Amino acid sequence: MTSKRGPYAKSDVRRRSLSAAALELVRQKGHRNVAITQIAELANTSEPTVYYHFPTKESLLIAALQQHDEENARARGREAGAIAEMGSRAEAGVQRTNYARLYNELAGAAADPAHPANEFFRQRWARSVDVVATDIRRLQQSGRVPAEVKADDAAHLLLAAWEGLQLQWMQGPPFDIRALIESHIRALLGPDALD
Amino acid sequence: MTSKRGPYAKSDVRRRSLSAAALELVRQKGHRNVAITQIAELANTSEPTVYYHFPTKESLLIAALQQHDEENARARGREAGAIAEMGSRAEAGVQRTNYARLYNELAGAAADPAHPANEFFRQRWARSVDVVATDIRRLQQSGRVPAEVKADDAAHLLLAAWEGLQLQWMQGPPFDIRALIESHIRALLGPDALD
DNA sequence: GTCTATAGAGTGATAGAC
DNA sequence: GTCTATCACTCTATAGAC
Repeated sequence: MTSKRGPYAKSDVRRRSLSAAALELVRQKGHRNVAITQIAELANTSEPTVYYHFPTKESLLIAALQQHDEENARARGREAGAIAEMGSRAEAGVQRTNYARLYNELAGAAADPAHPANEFFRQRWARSVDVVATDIRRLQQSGRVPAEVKADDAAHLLLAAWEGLQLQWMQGPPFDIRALIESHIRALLGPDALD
Repeated sequence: MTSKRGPYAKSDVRRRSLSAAALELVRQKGHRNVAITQIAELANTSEPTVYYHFPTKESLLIAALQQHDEENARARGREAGAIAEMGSRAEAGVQRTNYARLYNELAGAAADPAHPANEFFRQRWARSVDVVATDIRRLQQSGRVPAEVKADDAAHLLLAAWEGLQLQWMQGPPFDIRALIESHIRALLGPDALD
């Protein structure tokens, strides 16, 4: 029986520097225009090393999405005001087109439970719904959203429309995504939700 | 100077039989488990013939999506009652999982304007918004939806949430997508919209 | 002394240059 | 229409952490 030793400490460091390099290059050039060799170069290592740590390019790109989420979570701290920020965040998100294209493509592919990004998106979605629903309940307690609104259902609908609109914005002719999302919030949560 | 002859009539027939075969196999097995050779076989032709008519597997899959839309358009005739059917159609759509997975993956990838499916999804979205907005105006004329509702904005939001919910439904634990969509319709269009 | 981590050299597939 | 560059990815061998 062979006893496994497990990864060394440097393995984690290497993985992080690779996903950071991948995210950086995806933002600059778009994931279809980034070669593994370039990611390896930016992380000061070689192509086979990338493939030692990540089985496929796709899995490295998934790690880059996680990296992006972690950066945002650190930058934002505890998330109150998720509702108030939805409009501006959608507007900002849609301008980071290269990142958003990667997100959209993987989100679509991840609808297959066998896809390696499925787990990532499941958890991400559950967390997002929770954050938004919590914010809705906070607004209900302060009286700015009617008590009869079902917080979980509303959070689900707000986020679904939010993602759907971002996808559509990128596919077609531009429209005022921020205004649309804010009118959506008022329609679902009442006129005072954004005051 | 070589005179171009243009496609024969049978070329169009062949393309249709290939996209129909592709759609059939995608529904049965999922697009990741379908080889071009199998599509060729079902359409009683050879793999090189497929690649003569379609440059890549992806382009054939896009044609399969178009085929699906055409079938539905024929089956439904003129679309009144688009709003009333949204819930049940989402429920049905999400059960055709193999088709829906192909749709989601291509829709995500098509967010890139350089993607070959971009034009298809642009047109599809414009048409969908138009159909739903027209139905909303119809409901406004019959007095079941308040006149102050902006039909185009509401159509945009309803469809965005509709697509977003289907994607989420496939990614994660199941929820009552039909009930959620119908409550969304009532929130945006008023309580009588589904009567 | 092992087992992890690394990179050199190469595969087949494919897209663009000439 | 052929040649070439580049892509994602792999094989194999060694350098080095434990």
